[in-house]
Amino acid sequence: MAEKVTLFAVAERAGVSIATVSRVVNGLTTNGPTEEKIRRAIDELGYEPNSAARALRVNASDQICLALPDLNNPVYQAMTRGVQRGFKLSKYRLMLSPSLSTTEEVILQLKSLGRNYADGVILSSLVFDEEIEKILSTLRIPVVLVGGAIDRPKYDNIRVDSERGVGMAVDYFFSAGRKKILFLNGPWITNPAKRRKEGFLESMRSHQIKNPENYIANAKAFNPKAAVEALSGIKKLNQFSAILCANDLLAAGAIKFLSGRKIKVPDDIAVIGIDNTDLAGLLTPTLTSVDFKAEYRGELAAKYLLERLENPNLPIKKTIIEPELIIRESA
Amino acid sequence: MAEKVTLFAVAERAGVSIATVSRVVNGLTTNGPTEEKIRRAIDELGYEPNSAARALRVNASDQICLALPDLNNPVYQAMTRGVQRGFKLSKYRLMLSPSLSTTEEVILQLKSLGRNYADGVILSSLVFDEEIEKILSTLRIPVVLVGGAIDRPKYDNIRVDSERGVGMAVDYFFSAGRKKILFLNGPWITNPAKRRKEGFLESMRSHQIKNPENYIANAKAFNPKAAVEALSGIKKLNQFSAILCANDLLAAGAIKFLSGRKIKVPDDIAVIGIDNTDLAGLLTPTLTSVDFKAEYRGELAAKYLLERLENPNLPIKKTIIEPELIIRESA
DNA sequence: CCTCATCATGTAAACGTTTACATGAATTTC
DNA sequence: GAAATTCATGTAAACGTTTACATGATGAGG
Repeated sequence: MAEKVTLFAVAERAGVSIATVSRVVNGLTTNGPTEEKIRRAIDELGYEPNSAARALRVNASDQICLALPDLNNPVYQAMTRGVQRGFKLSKYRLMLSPSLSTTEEVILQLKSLGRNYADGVILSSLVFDEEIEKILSTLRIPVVLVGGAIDRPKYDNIRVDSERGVGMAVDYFFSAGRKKILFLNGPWITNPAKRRKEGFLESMRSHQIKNPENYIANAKAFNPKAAVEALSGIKKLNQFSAILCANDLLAAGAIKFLSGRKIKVPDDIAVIGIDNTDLAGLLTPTLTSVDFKAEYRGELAAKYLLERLENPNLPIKKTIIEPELIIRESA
Repeated sequence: MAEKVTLFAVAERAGVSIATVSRVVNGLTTNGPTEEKIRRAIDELGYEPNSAARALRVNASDQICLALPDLNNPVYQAMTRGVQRGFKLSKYRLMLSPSLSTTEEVILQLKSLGRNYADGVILSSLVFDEEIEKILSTLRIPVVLVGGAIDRPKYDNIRVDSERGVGMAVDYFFSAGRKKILFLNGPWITNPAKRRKEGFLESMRSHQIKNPENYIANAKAFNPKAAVEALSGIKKLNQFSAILCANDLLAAGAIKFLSGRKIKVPDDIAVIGIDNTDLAGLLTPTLTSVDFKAEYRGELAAKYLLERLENPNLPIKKTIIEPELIIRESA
């Protein structure tokens, strides 16, 4: 382990003051003949500025925090990639919060942001209540919300038109003459689940279906196994001609389950997923899915945050992503 | 935005010195009656310690850096989850480096670690040369290597017995009477590709196959599309009775490609993947795959790093993960 | 040639903690 | 009951930067 080299060491070696070195490092001074000396000293000593000292002095960490529910879900993996890409060329480092499923976890995470180790945060939470809202308002760093359920007028915001997306899928089923649609939803507490459910009910009603709430099943989690479990519990599965799944993982589970029961997809039952993750093209049959453009949302969130960090007085930006139905074999 | 609250504010409010407050915050003092006062002041003011100041003073950032090649690859997603889990209960925050594919990117990332924004690093690199080795040796923070190609005696190290894993797959094919095996490898520059190739050659030779190097195809990337491209270029595909893929994504592409050509998997051609990612159970047919336990490796890497941070003088730990062949339908 | 502006550089304070050391009160010990 | 010990608290320095201000050199303008 080499001993640590600070501005002092460089200054001494170059025969100047630390202030001058600092200015050269930050490009605040035009090149006197000194600059050359200093640069050489920096190279020879292998000087690297100390982030903590800088952070303390200028009150900026050059880090941003990405707070997500769950890295098991490919949709958040995609979002993470987008965010990563969005920050790639910036000076900011990316912190990954641990998975935040419950309100308590979100709160804890947000509170810890008060320690100013991050200059901004991108928050995508499954839950969103007054308590979280309250903590958000005490944060002294910019926040970009992605997929916040309710309209939050105070924060840059990237939402998805869940209702519309679900509606597109339902419409597509109907246009193919499939009217007996089962909606396989995720855990009902989460915001996406609520929104998607609303979308489903509304859309079904618009097609003159009575009591659409009878055609909803809830999986215990957003994963294939939970889908299989949920579907196993349904008595008269063959009354349905289509299944809309709240997520591609559920759809993957559904397809597995159906083919295990010798039910043909899409001939007997068509299946549509949501999120259009990488998975969709790899399943058999390939999965028709509603694309909510997670990666793009991540990238856009990064862009919004960068812009706000650049200029905190910008007007609040809100974007609603238009979903797109990507048609493949399963429906 | 609330004004910032420091130790001074708390101290003033509680009528004590900042040193006392600091000690209470860090639990260095048994509860006098003062503690109560201080805790109340902290609560009322909503004090949170400033990470940068602390980091500067104690020369520790409470952050660790995870440096990975590519978040598109499910194997690194799994590893990330493992690392996340491993650090969940610790005080450390997790930084995610941008994707590091080339040597230059790795070097740049490692250099930037000299700014001590991280107390340790978990590095999993596709490439590993002297230059990287040199920079590693100048780092003043502990490093855990996961999947470093060559033995690096100086660093905690979690490797996988690639050769053995590939051998298991080959053996399994042979035991099923499939001797005409194609190895669909990834980009040849990367370390995993080299190791897996070696394993394939060696294993094939042990089964008395001459010139096994003739049975290797290289995909341009570790993804399904590249697999399809590579397989399209092979003239007499039906001479083979089995395909071993260097990665589950390649296997997914292979299965798609084969079923597109009406070649039955596994009846006509059996397929085995590597990594046993979440994907494996969702494909049709489900994918037999060599499990290299990526998530576990991530978790173990976190554990090793934590232990070393705790006690820097520990002897170097090396672990070689035993692969396991998870048999499903595709072979 | 004097004045004034310009500019690179140096001086020193500040950012918010932690911690070695000093102090004095409370408690123990003989 | 005096001496010794323990322990909570306070004082102040230090961590490595950035930056407002002062200083002195240089060049321009009259």
